[in-house]
Amino acid sequence: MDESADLAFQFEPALIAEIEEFGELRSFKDGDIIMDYGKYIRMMPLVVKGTLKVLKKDDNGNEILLYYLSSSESCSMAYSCCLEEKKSEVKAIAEGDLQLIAIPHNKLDEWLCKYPSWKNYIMRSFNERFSEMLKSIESIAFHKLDDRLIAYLKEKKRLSGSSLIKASHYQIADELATSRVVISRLLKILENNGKILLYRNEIKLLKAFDS
Amino acid sequence: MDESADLAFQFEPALIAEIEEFGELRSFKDGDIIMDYGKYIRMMPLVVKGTLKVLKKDDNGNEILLYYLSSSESCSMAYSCCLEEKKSEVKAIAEGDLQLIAIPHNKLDEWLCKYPSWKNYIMRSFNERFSEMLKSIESIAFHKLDDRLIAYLKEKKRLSGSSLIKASHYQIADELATSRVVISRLLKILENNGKILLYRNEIKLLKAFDS
DNA sequence: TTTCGTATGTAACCTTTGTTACCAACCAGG
DNA sequence: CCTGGTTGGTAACAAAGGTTACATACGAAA
Repeated sequence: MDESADLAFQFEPALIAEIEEFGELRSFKDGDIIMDYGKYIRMMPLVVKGTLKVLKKDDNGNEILLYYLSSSESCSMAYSCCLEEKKSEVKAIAEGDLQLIAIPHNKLDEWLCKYPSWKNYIMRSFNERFSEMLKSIESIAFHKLDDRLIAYLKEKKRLSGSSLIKASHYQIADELATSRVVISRLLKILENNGKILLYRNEIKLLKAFDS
Repeated sequence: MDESADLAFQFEPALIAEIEEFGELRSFKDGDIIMDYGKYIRMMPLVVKGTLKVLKKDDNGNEILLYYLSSSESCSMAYSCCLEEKKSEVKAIAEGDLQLIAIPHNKLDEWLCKYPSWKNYIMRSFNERFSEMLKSIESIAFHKLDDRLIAYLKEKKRLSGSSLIKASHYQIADELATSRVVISRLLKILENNGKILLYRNEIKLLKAFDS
């Protein structure tokens, strides 16, 4: 399992051996669902390659983006769900090609006391997820949609490493929990201000975008 | 330390003995600040009596209510902060009289492996906090202010056990991250609909309120 | 009782966002 | 090349919420 090489620097050798023994490497394609609302979670995903998108839905079916998980990150919400045998409150979808190691839930608990590096990793993970959630709340509560849209595009750029964002106005509207017309309107303003260029299913971020 | 009696049913005896030995019982009055932005956290609060209010502030000084902690709950954000020696991203304020047990951070870690009941408590705590945050996001992202106001008043009633809410329109506006005028407007509508009665610094929830 | 600070009521207006409707552009499959 | 489904552009309007301004009411302290 060469893919775990990235993790080598933060885990002790014995733990890596256990991860290789008990972890299951799985591959997903764009749009594949890794976790879903109301489903029990029996393993914790540890992202090896690609990006995982975590969403929250309300009673009326509206969905909103919570955060992304990328390489060597993991979903601590899954973790605590596993230990408590609870149903998921969120949905996780592969964004592009994705590889992850699925850690069975009985090992999670065992390793916590056995390997300090695992415990630290889990705690750091909890902390990062709390931070992401707080950022999300801050964004929704205090920032206007145009700012949130810009932040969204920047995040997409960071994750993909490309300033050509592949997404329809529809998808963006969904993830920001608004309507397509509103997103089209705001994008058009950004284009008129020379920050971006609009194509079908693609948005090109120009140099002026970052300022 | 009689106040820890409530905790007896979920912790094993040896752990309770340790909590009594190393935990420090502290009392606070309304408005006292238990955690603050950017401050290091060296102990984890375990609420014994009263209610603790957890807030998040953005760069421009706007604050918004995240959730309340009440009896036998604890702030898992403080927990992971402790272990990682990080600064707080939130503020915690006493709402009315408050008693808590401060657990020193070195014990947190030690007990995690020593006492299964402690580990379970901590994990349950993480889970509950994630749920609260998700509820908060759902509320802000999908619900209009009038619904959020009603939910806010209900929560206040639940926590205080009284249908007479003591708060100024100002405070409510702060916690919902809006302006006083807007809250006054919405409250007046609720009063006109026979759901509540308005007094200075007080709001009486009528029977019709719950429907 | 007077006075002052705080709390509330209300109107008028503005901005942001949501909604509906319709059209045009694009693209894949026949 | 036609055709139907998806995507994006735009206008017109509605609704929610934010802002400003000012009046009034209350209650504690002098």
